[in-house]
Amino acid sequence: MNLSLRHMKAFTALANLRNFTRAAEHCCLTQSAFSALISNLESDLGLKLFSRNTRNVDLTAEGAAFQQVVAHLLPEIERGLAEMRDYVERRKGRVALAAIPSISSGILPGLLARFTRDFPGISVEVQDVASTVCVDMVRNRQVDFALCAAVSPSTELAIEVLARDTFYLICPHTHPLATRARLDVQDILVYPVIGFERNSSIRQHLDAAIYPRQWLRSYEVNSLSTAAGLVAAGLGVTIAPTLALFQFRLAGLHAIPVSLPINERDICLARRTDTTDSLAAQALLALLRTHFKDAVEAMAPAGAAAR
Amino acid sequence: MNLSLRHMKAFTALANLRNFTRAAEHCCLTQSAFSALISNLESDLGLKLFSRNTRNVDLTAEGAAFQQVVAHLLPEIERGLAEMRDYVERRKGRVALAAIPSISSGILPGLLARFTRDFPGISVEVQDVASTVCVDMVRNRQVDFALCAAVSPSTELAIEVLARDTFYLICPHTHPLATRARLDVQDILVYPVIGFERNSSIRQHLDAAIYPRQWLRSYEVNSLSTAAGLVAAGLGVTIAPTLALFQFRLAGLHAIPVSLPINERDICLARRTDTTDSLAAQALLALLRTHFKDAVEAMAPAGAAAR
DNA sequence: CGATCTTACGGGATTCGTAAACATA
DNA sequence: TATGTTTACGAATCCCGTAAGATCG
Repeated sequence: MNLSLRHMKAFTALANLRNFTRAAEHCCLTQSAFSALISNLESDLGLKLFSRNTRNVDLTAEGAAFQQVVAHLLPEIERGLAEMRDYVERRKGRVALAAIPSISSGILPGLLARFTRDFPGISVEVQDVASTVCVDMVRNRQVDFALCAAVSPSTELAIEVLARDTFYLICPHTHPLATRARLDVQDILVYPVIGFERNSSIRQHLDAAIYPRQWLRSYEVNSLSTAAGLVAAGLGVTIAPTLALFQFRLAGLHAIPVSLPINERDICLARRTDTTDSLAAQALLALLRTHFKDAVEAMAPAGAAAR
Repeated sequence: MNLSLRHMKAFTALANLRNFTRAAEHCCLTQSAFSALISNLESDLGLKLFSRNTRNVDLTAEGAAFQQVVAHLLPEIERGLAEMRDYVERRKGRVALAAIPSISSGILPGLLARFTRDFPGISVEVQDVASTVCVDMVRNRQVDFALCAAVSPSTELAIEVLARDTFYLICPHTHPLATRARLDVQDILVYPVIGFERNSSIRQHLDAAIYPRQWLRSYEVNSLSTAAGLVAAGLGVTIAPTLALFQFRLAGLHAIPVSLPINERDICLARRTDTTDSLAAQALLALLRTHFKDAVEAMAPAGAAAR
C-alpha cells in the first residue's frame, strides 16, 4: 500500500464530481488513466470505494468512510507541503549570525533592512560579539555564519574575504592634524591615542601592524562610542577602520586616511564546512556576497574614497 | 509533487537512523534505490533535506522542518489506513436491515448472535416493521436490505428467496384437533380463528391462499403474542407459519401442519440493485444465505420436519 | 584503505493515452 | 442510441537492483 497525494486528489475529485470524465479532466488525466488510477486505489485498499455504472457514480459505505479520512488528511498534507514551499520561496526561515560590533552596528543594519524587505518572513538573529567569540559560535553551530576579522584557518571552517578595511585617524576638527589629507603612522605617534581593549579586532590589527608599540596610549576602552566621546572631549585621537567610521561621524569628528605597514584588514565570512546552509542563510549570504563590499566602500569618507 | 507514503517512511527512516544503508534495509530497499528515492524526494520538494558525505548524514534546517511535518502526518495517514483495514477485515462497520416481526423476533436473534460473535466490531440495526414497510425502507435506502414475505418485483429491487415457510394450526393441547397429525383447511373452518390484521404478511398469505374466505374469524390482532394469549385462553385457534411457531411454543400451545392451497410462503431477501453492499452488509448477507434456511427448518416441530 | 554515498545502466513494473468494447438509461 | 465506464494494447516513464565510481575519515 503506497497511498499518494495523487490518489487522494483523484479520489476527492471523483467523490465530489461523481463523474469519471469530469474528475479526470480536473486531474489533467485521460478518463481511462483516471479509471485505472481509481481502480488501483481500490485494489490497494482492498475494497470498492465507488459503486458505479455507466450512468451513476456513488460512494459506497466504505468509500464514504475513506472520504472522511481523506478529507481530514488532504488539507494537512497540503499545509505541510505549503510550509515547505515557504522555505523554498524564502517566505519562511531563520538565520542566526554572529558579527563583531563594528559590523553589527555599522554596516549590518542597512544590509539587514534590505534583506528583510526582500524576505519579510525570514527572521534574523544577530549576535554582537568579539571576533574570537564569533568563530566559536560558528564552531558550536550556535550561528549559521559569522562576520569577523581575520580568522586562523582550520579544516572545520570555510573563510571568505568579503571586503577590506582601511584605517583612519579620528580627531576633532580643531586638531592640528585635521587639515591633512593623508597621514603616516609617524604623524600620529606624538599625540595621545585612545586605544581599544586587547580582545578587540581593531586593537589586534593595530598591534600586529604597528611594531614596536610606540603609542602614547592615554585610554583603553572597549566600545567605539566611548572612544568617540573621549576624542570629542579632546582627550586624544584614535585610529579606526572604515567600518567604524559611522560612529565617529555621529560624534562630529574628523577622519583622515592613515597608511599602516599592514594597511588593509580583511573582513571575513566564516562558515562551517560540514553543514549545508539553510535556504534562509543562503539568501542572506548571497545578499552579503553581493552587497557587503559596496556597503563598506560607501562608508569611506568622500575624499578618501578616491584614494 | 506527488508525495507518497513511501517517501515519508523513507524520509523518517533516514532521519532517525542517519545512515542510508541501514535506512534502506529498514525500508526493504537496496541502498542505491533508497538513495534515489531520497534524492527524488528532495528534488520534488525543491530543497536538500539531508547534508551528507560518506561519513555523516544529518538533517538540514529544512529537513528538520520537514521532519516536523512528516512526524505529524505519518501517524494520521497510518491511522486512516488502519481504519480502512478495519472495514476490510470486518472489524468495523454497520448493517441496517428491516425484517418482519416474525423474523426479527424469532429467527434473527440467534443468527445475529452468531454474526456478532464472528464480527464483534460491526453494529447491526434491525427495524421490526411490516412487510410493505420493509420494502419501502430498502427503496429509500434506510436499510441495506430487508427480510420479508413475497415482494412485488421491480427493476429497482433484487429479490432472493432465502427459505420457505409452511403453515400450522395453533391450538391448545385440549383442543379436539390436537390429536391430529396433519390437517386440511376444511378441518379448521368450523372453529373460530384468531386472525391477523390486514397488513400482516401472514394474513396476506392466508387471504391469497384460502378463497373464498370462510373463516369464523373471532378476533383480529396484530401481534403473535396476543394471538398466542387468545388461543391459550380458549378463544379460538390460529394459523401461523414455521417462523412464528416459537411464539406459540412459549405459550405451551400445540402446532399441527396444515395443507393450504398455496402451501409455502417465500421468505425473501430484498436489496437494491443499484448499490454496492457495504462489506458489513455483505458479511451478514453471506451468513444469512448460508444459515437462514437451516435455522428456519430447525424451527419446525420435530414431527413435521420429516414431512 | 575501508566504509558509505552516488552514478550508470539494463530489466521489469507502472502509468499513460488512443481506440475499441461494453453497459445502461 | 447516446452517454459514460471499462478493457486492450503499445509507448513512455518510473523504479529497482547490480555493479562500478567517487568521497571522506
